[in-house]
Amino acid sequence: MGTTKEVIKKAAINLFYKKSYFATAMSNIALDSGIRKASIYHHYASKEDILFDILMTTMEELNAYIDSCLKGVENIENQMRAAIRAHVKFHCDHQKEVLISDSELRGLTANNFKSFVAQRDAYEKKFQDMITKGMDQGYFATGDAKVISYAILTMCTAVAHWFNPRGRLSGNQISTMYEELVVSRLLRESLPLNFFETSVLEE
Amino acid sequence: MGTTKEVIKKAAINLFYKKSYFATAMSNIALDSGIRKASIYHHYASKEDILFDILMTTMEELNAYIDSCLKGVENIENQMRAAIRAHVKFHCDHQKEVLISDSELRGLTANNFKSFVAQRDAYEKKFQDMITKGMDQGYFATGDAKVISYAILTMCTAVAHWFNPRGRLSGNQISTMYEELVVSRLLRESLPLNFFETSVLEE
DNA sequence: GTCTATAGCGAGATAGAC
DNA sequence: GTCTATCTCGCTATAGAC
Repeated sequence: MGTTKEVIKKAAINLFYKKSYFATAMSNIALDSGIRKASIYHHYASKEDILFDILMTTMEELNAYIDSCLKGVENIENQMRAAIRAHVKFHCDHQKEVLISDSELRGLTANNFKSFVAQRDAYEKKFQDMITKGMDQGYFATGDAKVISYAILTMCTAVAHWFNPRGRLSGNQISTMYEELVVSRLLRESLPLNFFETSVLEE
Repeated sequence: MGTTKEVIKKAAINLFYKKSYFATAMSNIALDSGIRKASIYHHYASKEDILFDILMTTMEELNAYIDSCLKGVENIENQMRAAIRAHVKFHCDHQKEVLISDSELRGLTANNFKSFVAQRDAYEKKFQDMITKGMDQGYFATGDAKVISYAILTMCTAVAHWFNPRGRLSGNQISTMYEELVVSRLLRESLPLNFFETSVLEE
């Protein structure tokens, strides 16, 4: 069950996920936590403080998780494989938290928003650097590294939108599928990705 | 400028996008529309009614747009190209509306939710049918059609998250890039997509 | 550390004049 | 069709007893 603070946090995660942050009242969180709403303020300074706690710890855990998964992995293809695998797995295992991270940032005031975005940017940079490096070293097909990294990251993040923990496929199975899907597309022997320069543009 | 109802709708789209649905007050919408909040109720029965109007017309326009883009297109590769292109283009051109469609469904009561999801399911079925057909007819690499269709659709939808109308790339340029990215991956001569059956599963 | 009670405010929606 | 005025409600947060 955990400490009272953990119980409150867990209740908030479920409610923010189900009803959204702004539609969730402190009284809802209190009810699901088995306490009165005034008691929440002993553990958290405000409603936003709960949201910030959820968002920051999720982002920190994600950064720590991918670092641990990349530790000791040597060549760039295997690094990319490990990174995609870690990203998808984490998004299946922390589905509610990452969906909140995706849609409730508008609930943060300026300073908290900055802190969160700094963590998120550091995370995304790891992918962009990996892709750029793979292209520069000739292991990946060349192309617009920014767009490619957006395409890959958003596709993998979106797994959290449709993944069903009680469904046909496990998180490990899906992460295996995405790992192959992304890496097989990026590898040099596949078609070039720099289609853009050779396309007929309409405008 | 349009009718008062259109002005209200446009103000609501901007606010729901910027602040979220639940964080937006009728007084905010009224202020941005240049009227008093009571006047809104002459045009809309409730706040949810505004949200529902935005969501439904967006989904209907999306369905109509893709149908018009697919009209007369014959072979499956070109259909897939046209569909991806249409989807990405629409998500660049109606960025705010589709982001609201992605994150504010929890603001709908049961019946309105059902109506919206019916439209959305009809839309997504077009992609799934196209992918299944392409696989069955041997034009696309085989694989888990459901997961592939999720991967493709979510990747293309997410363009709305990062597209910048005043940025380096136009909507047409991005839709060209995604068209190539998806279709070149699906085509038969590329690597097989049924990696799943041949993977070593951990569980 | 949790409670009851409540302050202080702003929300969605309605009534009825013009 | 828009206005002013207001109803009713529930919100975040605080005070202070235990």
